[in-house]
Amino acid sequence: MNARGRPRSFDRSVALERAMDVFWARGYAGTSISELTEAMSINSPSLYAAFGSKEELFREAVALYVATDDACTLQMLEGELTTRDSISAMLFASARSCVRPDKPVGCFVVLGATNGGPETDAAQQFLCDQRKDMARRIRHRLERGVADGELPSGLNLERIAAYFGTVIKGMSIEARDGANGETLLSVAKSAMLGWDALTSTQG
Amino acid sequence: MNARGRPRSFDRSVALERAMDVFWARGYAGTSISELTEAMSINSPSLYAAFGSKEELFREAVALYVATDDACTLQMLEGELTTRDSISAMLFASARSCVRPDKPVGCFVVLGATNGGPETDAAQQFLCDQRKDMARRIRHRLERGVADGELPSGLNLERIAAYFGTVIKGMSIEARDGANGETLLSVAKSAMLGWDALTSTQG
DNA sequence: GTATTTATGTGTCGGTCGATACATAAATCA
DNA sequence: TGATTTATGTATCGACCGACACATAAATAC
Repeated sequence: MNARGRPRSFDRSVALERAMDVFWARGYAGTSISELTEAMSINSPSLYAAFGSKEELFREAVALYVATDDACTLQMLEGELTTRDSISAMLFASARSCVRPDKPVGCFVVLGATNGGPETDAAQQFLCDQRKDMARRIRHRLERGVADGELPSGLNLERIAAYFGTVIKGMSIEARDGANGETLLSVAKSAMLGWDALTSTQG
Repeated sequence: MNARGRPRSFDRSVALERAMDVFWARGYAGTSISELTEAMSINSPSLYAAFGSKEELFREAVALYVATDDACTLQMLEGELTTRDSISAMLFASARSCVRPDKPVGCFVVLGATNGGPETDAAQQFLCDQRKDMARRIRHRLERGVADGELPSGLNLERIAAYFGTVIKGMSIEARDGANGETLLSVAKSAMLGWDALTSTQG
């Protein structure tokens, strides 16, 4: 049982990838349908037929980003490294992913919809949820560290996760401001220097 | 020799302050002339007569912000505290200024123009310069620490400044995502835990 | 083949954007 | 007072926004 009617003349996933790059570089509010259709090499009716609306296309683009370009960052938390090495690897991966060649600078989830009019509120909220999910994963990794006996109990894991989340978010802006990969890696390294004090119950 | 003609019927500095709050809350691209004129209680011809254009008004709003709401943050670097205490006080002041009552959340300089179309490039560049100026002031404070003998020579001050600049920038996004003052203060505190290692030549 | 279904390209919708033209109102200077 | 200068309110400019109507083209089902 195949689909009837005229088949789509463009590759949907390729078009989505093009859209992701545009949204990533210019943000939700800063991207117009014209820019999208040009980058996707289609006309606006095809865009609306395939993706519904600008906002739905944005959500799909973010999902694609999280599943591809951003996957390696949070993946660092899933392996068998120690808690400390996991967090460190995540920061380094995040730093590297902020300055990928041939890709927009900075993290799409961090910079994709920071400001705009009321019509961008939904997109902002969507990215905010993604960021909170990131912080949640960091906290879960810390909880695992406590369960494994690597970290003492009684730590305020929420605040430790907030600290590292803050560093990750800051690095994206730093990258947009022109920081090179070397600088970002040194920032990641610097952020880890307080680890022992951060994970002791004395702090 | 007084001014001739009909005098201005509104207080220019009050109007500028209103404009600052709108730009601060919604960003450059997300703020329309309509929102500005409504908040300023004037009509658009008066806005253009008094401020020239949206972009010039934005620049004045940023300058006002830097001179008032943001002044206390960098002012922490100018006093007679030790280098460590200066940086720490700056982070704490930045954390507090991110969640001021009756003010938009986060730092205007960090969040005021992150993304948008090509017509926002000038505003973005302007804020980027402001952020680099902040990093430059931090570095100058560190240089003073070296000159005073508080810090060893041979440190890479640029990278230390980049680290603290990253934390400050990240805190604004954290605040926009809903972090409360207590959380931000704990982030600032966490960011200082690596100070000794960060300012030793072993790192 | 013919009918049906779906996607495409052209053109355009109402709305809003930033920015002004214009005539009028309100002040100072002579 | 009259002449001049400046600011105000109304109304609107062309451009662009996101979204879609419509007729046509291209595929499958029968």
